[in-house]
Amino acid sequence: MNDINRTLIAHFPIFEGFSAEELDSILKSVRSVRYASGQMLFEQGGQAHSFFFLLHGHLRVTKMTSDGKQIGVRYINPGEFCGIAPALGADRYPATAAPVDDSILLIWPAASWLPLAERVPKLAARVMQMLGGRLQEAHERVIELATQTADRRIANILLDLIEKSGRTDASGTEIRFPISRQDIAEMTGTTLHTVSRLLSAWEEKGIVKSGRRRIVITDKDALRKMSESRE
Amino acid sequence: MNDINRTLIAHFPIFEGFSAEELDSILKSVRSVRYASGQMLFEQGGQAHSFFFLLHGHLRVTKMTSDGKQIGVRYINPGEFCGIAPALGADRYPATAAPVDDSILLIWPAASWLPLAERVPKLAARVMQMLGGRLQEAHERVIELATQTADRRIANILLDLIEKSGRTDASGTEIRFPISRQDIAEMTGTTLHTVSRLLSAWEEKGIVKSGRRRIVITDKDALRKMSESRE
DNA sequence: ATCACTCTATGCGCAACCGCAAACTTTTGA
DNA sequence: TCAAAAGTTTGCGGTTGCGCATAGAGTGAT
Repeated sequence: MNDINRTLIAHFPIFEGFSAEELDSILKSVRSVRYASGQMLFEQGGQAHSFFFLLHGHLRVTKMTSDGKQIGVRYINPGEFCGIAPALGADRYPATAAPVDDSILLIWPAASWLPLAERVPKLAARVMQMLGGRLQEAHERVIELATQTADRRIANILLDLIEKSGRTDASGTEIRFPISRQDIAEMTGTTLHTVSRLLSAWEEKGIVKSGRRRIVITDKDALRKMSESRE
Repeated sequence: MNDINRTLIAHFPIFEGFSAEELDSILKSVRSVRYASGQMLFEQGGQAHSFFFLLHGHLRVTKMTSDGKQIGVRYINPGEFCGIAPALGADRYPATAAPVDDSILLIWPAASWLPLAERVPKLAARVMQMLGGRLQEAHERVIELATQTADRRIANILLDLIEKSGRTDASGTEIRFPISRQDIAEMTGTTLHTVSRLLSAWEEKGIVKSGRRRIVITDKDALRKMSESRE
């Protein structure tokens, strides 16, 4: 009935140090589903019926502003939990999540969180660490937005993206999933115009190469310098 | 040896539904300390030797930017935990905390977190909920900074502050602790000049009354309207 | 193969807001 | 009591980067 093997998840860092029994226990009431780009996992304000773990692909998490615009908050990479509102005692999702890729997820019903956390306290501890990390990141984003200029913020998010979801080859490091100028603009509090202009300028300098929803960083050091000091 | 009574903490919402035994268990290895404004609880990057619970007063949490400026991240009110890096598996504090008030805190040694979380799982769950809430808030700050104008952001933070730390009397709602224009500027990604100008303008309209490190909101509805639509 | 659609590029004007400067007020402390 | 320090107010000029418009290029559907 449940054909999900623990070897599917054992290698992810968040499960490092977990015993076979713990992993099996975690996979007890799980099922796996494939989502295609264009579908939606869950929507902001919707009943938090499930929580998720991303095995393959990439998710985009967005939030609605008070005036109705949808803006990107973060990307989820393989090996991350997502939609863990149930673990936080919330009965509604605080954001919307949608795949930008062909993605494969594990899905647990919300009700299974509490027993799961009791059965495998190590998991609860890890999720708590993950939350702490995300809180950290969010605070750093706040500080960036509050103190840095648009070009630095954009340089920073590109570095972030290739760090977490980059694939490096001879010509540079590419962001593994499709991402538009608009997407970057939203996450950095700028406009697609500014992003477009900057990427063009950086392309001329040989720092990036970019196409339609595709970005390759060819000179990471130059970009890092750009993110740290006025050009 | 340990003269800290559970009635000191029982009334705080985070301990709602806790049994006397659980509360006693929580207070097992705690001590209480009084801090005066001007001192410091812990510093960003310092060894995370303890975690804290604020009984009375107010703390200001700040972070260092990459170029060395100190900027305010949040305020802690009575009834909140603080410096819970140990619970998040971090061995260094990610921010600096200092009282802005005469403040009284409970202090646990870092090492007591794990046994405590095991003894009182309900506490771990509540702390996790709190983290979720803070993550939410941080994301909302990000969105605000990315999409709204300076005046709206300032209106928003004032509403936030009086909501969480306001004392209402006949003439309006006052922020309970001393806060300068500079402090507000840092938290909203503006400058003290902009804040000063706006507060002056709002004072003329009868929306706020403010003095040196003191702010009273006299017309909350007008401020709320200001935070929602262009003036 | 063609059309519709989405994403990208770039120019130009303008407003918001920062940066700097200088004066004023309140509080603290010797 | 007086001086020093900290916080606030206000003016003015200069940039940043947004808003808007328009054109072009790449992609997917029928």
